[in-house]
Amino acid sequence: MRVTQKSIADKIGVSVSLVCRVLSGRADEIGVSDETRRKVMETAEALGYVPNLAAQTLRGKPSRTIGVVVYDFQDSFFSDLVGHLQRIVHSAGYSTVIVGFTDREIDTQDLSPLLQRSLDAVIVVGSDLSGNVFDRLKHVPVFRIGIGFPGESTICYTADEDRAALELASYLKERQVGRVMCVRHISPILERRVEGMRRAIESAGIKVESIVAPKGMRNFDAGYWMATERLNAKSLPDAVVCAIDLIALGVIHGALSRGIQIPDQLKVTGFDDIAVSRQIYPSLTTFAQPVVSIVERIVERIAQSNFKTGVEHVYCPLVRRLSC
Amino acid sequence: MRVTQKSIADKIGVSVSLVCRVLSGRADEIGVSDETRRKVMETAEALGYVPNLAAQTLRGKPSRTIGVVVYDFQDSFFSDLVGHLQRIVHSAGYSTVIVGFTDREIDTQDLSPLLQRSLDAVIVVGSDLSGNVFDRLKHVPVFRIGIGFPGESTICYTADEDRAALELASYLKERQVGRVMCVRHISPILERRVEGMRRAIESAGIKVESIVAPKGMRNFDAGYWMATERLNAKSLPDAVVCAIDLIALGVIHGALSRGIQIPDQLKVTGFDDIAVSRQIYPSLTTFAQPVVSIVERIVERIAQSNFKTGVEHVYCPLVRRLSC
DNA sequence: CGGGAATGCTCAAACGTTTGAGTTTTTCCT
DNA sequence: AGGAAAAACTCAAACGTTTGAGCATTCCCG
Repeated sequence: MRVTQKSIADKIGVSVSLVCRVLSGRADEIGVSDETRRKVMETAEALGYVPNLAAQTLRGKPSRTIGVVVYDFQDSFFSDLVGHLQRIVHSAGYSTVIVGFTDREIDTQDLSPLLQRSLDAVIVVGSDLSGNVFDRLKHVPVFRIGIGFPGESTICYTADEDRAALELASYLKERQVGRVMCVRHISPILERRVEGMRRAIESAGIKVESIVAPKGMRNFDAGYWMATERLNAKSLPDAVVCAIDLIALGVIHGALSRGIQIPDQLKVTGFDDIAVSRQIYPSLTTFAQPVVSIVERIVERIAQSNFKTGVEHVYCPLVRRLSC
Repeated sequence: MRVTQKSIADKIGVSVSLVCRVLSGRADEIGVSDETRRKVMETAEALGYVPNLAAQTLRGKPSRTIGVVVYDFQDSFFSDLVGHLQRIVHSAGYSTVIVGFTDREIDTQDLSPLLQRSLDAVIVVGSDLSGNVFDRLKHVPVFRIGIGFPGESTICYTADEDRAALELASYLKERQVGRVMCVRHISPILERRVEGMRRAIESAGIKVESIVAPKGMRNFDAGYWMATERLNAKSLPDAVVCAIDLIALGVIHGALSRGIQIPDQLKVTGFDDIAVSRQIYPSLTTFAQPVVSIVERIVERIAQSNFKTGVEHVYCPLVRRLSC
């Protein structure tokens, strides 16, 4: 049999309410003798009492549970992020219920694990989500990591891409890069990021060429495809600029496998700074999304019930490594 | 206000019990007119009714929730695995509550997110866990991915390391490898795996040398440290054999950064086949843990409530890539 | 047309915790 | 010693869903 407050109450001959007040620390508000309090505590410990979350949340207590919606779990950026999120959330005394999906049928996604629970908040990671998802989550505060669409009433943390683009442009200039290539049409969000980079780099007087990736190609494969199929060995660009690290990894792999030297013959940059980026050789120059501090800030705000909506742009510092 | 069965019942003027029976599909067991059934369904849809999981599980319904304990979320093997697990579990109609930790204070770990819920099962991933954890989880069936300790009453899926070791030995022989190095004392489980490999390789007549990694060094770093600090450029071994891919990635990075050619001057092998292993260049030869099929089998067994304890050894095929 | 079965529905308790309101016991002051 | 206040404790309802038991109403058959 499960140990409940009733087990404890019966054992020491008091009422359940008293046990509850002692265990939930509300013993000061109403008089409880030290003697009783001690007995309750000891018996709870002895019997191995664990509160029943279902009963608590049914009664209206916050569940200390955070829902997480992840766009693509296969992508290292997201799995890294969820790992951090997991850790931070847990050490703040919350637990998570995660819903992840890999395909693009987002509006029809089954969010029931989230909807059926009483959640303190939901964190949505990855941005190719239409408003439909947010409509279905409107009974709970939604935090978003990635790009938010105007008009959404979410709390959004997004990379300061404009600033990163400027920094990238001046860095390439400094490295005396004259011709750059990039991959387009991976996804609407990345398209936007690439477009920003393109503009900044062009403004710095560097020539930019775009390659359009075949529809439906996954990130790493798109980079690999570009490096192997679309890079002319005789007239290589000076650098390939990628919207995310995973594409850059594909480019690097493809280039190396063709015997192209990195960074001597070809420089490569990414965005995100996933764990692998510093593990590969040559390690990847990229912009570090400060996921840890973003998640920490979100959890802090959840703890304070500070749900003021709005978009916050976060600075992603350039991490200079070997690939550029 | 939240939409409950009562909202629906009130709206169409019937009792809550009737609404419940219709919504939970138990309408056939007891008479419900088609007319009423239709009205209930329609109103539920119209009001956007979502069942309250807390109330259901309080009443004793299975929660369709699986607890997950992960040893180290930073490790790509685990985060890859959790990604797959997430996907498979979700598509089988379950959701997950994950507890992850990064340090080794395992016995004192806070498992309350798991204990406070009614779970259908718990999956424990990563194996440096003492019996204490399993004692605390004894009210629920526990599946384990990794090495189980004798005497545990868990259901354990573990890599068939003996077979892999033999396959590795004969592969190295075939590649005419004469001298091998490996890293030891990363963790008890990996120690065991390395020891198995060592024996098999020696039995095949190949010389094996072990390097003991400094205490507390993380996987990638241990590999990197070995390649940079402990590999004598003048008398390189023919191959470095690693207990997991992450160490191998460190070795490769370290070796390449010293100008050592892979696989020409030094061959490297791993174990696990994490996603990165095929993304790096040169891609890593390794043994593929069939995580997807393991997780599928576990979820299937949970769905069938088949909780027969025991250990199952799973075959990990050798994936031949460029690093060896 | 009377009696039993089948049909369609309602009642009420239960799950474990929380909490406002109520009751009993002790304490303290005059 | 009397009485009010303070302290210690109990009652009972509520959260939303489920379910065994029970109550009407209709139907069928001899």
